[in-house]
Amino acid sequence: MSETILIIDDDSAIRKLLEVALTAAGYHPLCIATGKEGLNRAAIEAPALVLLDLGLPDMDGKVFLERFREWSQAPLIVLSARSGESEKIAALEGGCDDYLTKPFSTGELLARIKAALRRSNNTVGDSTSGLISGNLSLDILSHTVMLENEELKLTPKEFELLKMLMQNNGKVLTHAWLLKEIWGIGYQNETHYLRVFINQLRQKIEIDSARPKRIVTETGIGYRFVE
Amino acid sequence: MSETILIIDDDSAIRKLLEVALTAAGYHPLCIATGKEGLNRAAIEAPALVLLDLGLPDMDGKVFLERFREWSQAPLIVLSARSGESEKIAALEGGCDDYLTKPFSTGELLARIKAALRRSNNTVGDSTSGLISGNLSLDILSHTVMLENEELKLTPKEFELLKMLMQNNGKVLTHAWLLKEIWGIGYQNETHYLRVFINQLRQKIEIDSARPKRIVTETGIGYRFVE
DNA sequence: AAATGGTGTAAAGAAAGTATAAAGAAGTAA
DNA sequence: TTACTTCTTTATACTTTCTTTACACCATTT
Repeated sequence: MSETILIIDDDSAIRKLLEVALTAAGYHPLCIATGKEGLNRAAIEAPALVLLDLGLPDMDGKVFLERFREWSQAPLIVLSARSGESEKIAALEGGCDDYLTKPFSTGELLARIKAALRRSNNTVGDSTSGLISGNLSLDILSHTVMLENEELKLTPKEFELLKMLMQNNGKVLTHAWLLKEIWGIGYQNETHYLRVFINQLRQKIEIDSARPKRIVTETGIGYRFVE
Repeated sequence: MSETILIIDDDSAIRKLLEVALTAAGYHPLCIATGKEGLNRAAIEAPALVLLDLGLPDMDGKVFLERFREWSQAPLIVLSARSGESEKIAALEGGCDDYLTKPFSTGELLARIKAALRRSNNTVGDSTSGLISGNLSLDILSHTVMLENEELKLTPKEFELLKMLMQNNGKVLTHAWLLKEIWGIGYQNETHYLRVFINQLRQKIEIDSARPKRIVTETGIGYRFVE
């Protein structure tokens, strides 16, 4: 079960180097030269880990990270020629898991990959962009929801809400948490927002919205998605 | 809920520096000078993250890591004066999550701590979310209680009460303590609340609620959960 | 045997929380 | 502008949960 590692770097020499090293270490490398293509392949291949060069020609590394983290929790290690503290901090805060400056030692990189994978193998998050539950499926990248092969039309907030619920399948999400995640800080007490949006969602995805099977309410706590 | 960070370093200047920086960043640092004491405190305090100096006088950092990883999955960042590749690789393979060479930038360290904590907050590792007793199980995350594979419907207060009892399996919990934990300060004397909720719980989880086997009453003291 | 103190049980009333529809406000695109 | 979508606000009916009350029970004491 060799793990796929996605390499995104515009320098073909480094791509080759990494490909050889990773193959030798027993991984399954996948080399891509551009950020756009990288995002696409990441969504399709669901790699176990991503190596990202920050200096991409077609897309700012920051933007890549942001887009990638919208739906994937896979570990991501940044490789960069820039060794400045502020770049490192920005990347780490932006959602990467480690930061190596070029030139780096292949041995150290492999050790860091191993450490990152070791940790991520205990994580819960899904690494694919699609969430499926019975005849209902949600795809984060294409921003679509299908019910019985019919595409549902959800508003942005409805989509976010359903995404959160499905990503945390089975877990109760508290009112305050959902409000903070979707509406932002300061909305934690506006539980009536949730009520109307949950209701709208139910009208769209439940067979009988008065007797919901998928989005169940935990009175006094929050809501929970069940398969 | 500021997170505890255990700092193990024999250099008091670095301890002080880290303590100040981490406090300023909103964490709760705990400084220790020796490996032996560090292992003890780690077991007692269950820190969210550990910062470990590899050059401890009383214990090899490698040994510390090994012992620590026997029972804890908390992220651990190594701080070391040695920048050699082999040391880094050995530490990363040995179970640490990150490796910084001294002198390090405080900003980068904080960013790496944040990244490590972010990831560890999604892990399943030592999740204490499930409590099981015979054919009765309670899951804190999903806020559900199962009896013989049937999901029970508990109200928030009932759930909290059962959770407290199961978390303190075998121990007697006094009326006042339970009331304070669940209803809050000022309710310590409302023992009649407990009577009705204990009764409701028994109706739901006991075979014969008049002859309870699981929630036993300790007259004049409180209640106790037994397997 | 009656009284006492702690407990169990049922059920009513009060309070809190939830579902739902629908109207107003705000933003967007033709 | 108008038309359109989405978000916010409001109002009301409804459901669940919490609180309160009343009384039965049991063991011990008087």
